[in-house]
Amino acid sequence: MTRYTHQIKLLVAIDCIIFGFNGRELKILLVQRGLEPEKGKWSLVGGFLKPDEDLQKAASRVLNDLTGLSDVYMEELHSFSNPKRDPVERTVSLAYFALIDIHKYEKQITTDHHAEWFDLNKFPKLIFDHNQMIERAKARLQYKAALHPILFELLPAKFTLPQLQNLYEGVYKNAIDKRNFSRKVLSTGLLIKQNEKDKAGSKKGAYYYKLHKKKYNVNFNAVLNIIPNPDKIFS
Amino acid sequence: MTRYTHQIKLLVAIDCIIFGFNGRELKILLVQRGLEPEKGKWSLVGGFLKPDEDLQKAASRVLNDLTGLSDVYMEELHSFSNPKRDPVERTVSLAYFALIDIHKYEKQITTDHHAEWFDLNKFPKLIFDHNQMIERAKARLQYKAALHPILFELLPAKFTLPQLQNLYEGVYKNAIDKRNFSRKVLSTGLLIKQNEKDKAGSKKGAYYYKLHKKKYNVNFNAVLNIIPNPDKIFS
DNA sequence: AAAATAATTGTCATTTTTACAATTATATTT
DNA sequence: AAATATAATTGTAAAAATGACAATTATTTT
Repeated sequence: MTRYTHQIKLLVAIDCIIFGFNGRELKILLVQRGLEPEKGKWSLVGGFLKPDEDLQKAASRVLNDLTGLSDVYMEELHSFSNPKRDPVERTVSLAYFALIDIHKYEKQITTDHHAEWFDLNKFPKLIFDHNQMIERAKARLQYKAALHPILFELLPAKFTLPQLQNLYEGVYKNAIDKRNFSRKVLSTGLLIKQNEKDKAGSKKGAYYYKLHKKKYNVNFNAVLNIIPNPDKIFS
Repeated sequence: MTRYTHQIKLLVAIDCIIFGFNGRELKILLVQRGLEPEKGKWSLVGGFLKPDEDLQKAASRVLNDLTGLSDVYMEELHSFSNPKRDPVERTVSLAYFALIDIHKYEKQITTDHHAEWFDLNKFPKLIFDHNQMIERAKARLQYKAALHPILFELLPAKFTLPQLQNLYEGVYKNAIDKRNFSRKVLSTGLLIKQNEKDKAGSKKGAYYYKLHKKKYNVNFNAVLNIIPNPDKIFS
């Protein structure tokens, strides 16, 4: 039988950068590592590729094991393959980038799996090259969200315009004009205004909106332009 | 010493989708496979990850071995990890996406390495999942080129506006209005008009342009908008 | 000198973007 | 009950970008 000789074999892992949004701040989900080395230190959620799955499946499995969620927005981010990135054994890791509605299990995970939501602007030093992974994920999030309506993946079924704007402002860390923002967002036709108001955040209350699911799915890859002067973000 | 037990080890490979442009058509560079199985069949340029290199280096090495070129535009495209993608042994492959100036070695490679440039619209069936890789690379090229000025990587130092437009029309397979195209491209400030003309393509001759290297490097990630109605491309 | 060929250039209507502030709805306080 | 405080909602005008459209120019060939 044919074999590829004289080639190294190594471990292939996946690590998930999981973003959430609580209505105010952007969060990332981290876990306390359960195995040596670095046991007990904070890290991304990860695991090894199994014999009968591809990487996409492995990433879904890892995320599902932790959160119980399936059908989560997830995309391949980048490979991390420095020969010394894992001191134990040579491992190539594929980083995946996930966006979830934080409300769907804010509670359980914390206790069950030594998992915790951290503020994206203040989280602990992580093992290996996981901090680099997060940096790259943040850059991808900024890039992608400037062009495509992916941030809705972070929101619950009903959300208000001020919440949505908070989210965008959190991602880009700069203020956006309310009038221009609502005009642009509404002009996409992706939002359906509800009659109900969210009275939690203000006296007047803000109207809830829902996503127009059909249009959303169709226009998922469309190039929007919600952020003013997107050039300045990337240059 | 700590080890990750009960995890599978496997081969990690890289495959390069190499694009070129001859002034008229888009091309991809393919090689005749040198090892069993499928020896003699056409495939992408590829190789295995070595002990002391990361994937980026491996991709550069593979490309350099074939073409002699370094400093080539190359980016990670996507992983391909179906458990049965390579019938010999389980192999995860990272596909890389490269853009080169075809003139830099149009001749040598063909003879030296059983390599050949194929028209992007007409090339042979490839081994394994390499056709899928090319499909994804084409999609990435269309996406990226609609937003960023990467197509200049395919052109020689001096090029004409009609050549540039041919390139864009080749990538998107549709005609672009000459007046609007030149206005948009020139408004980027990335092109420097030369006094010399290319008289090969027409009686009148077309002025050569060069890239404004500094602006190009600075604006490399800027979001341009050269293609009319970019939405229609992705939706 | 005329014809053929491809490159180059311009205008106008429409749409999009940006900058900027007043008004409205409601709860709380006086 | 009236005034106040707070945040949500709404509008307008100038500037820039886009898209649709055709005439002119430079050169070689006939």
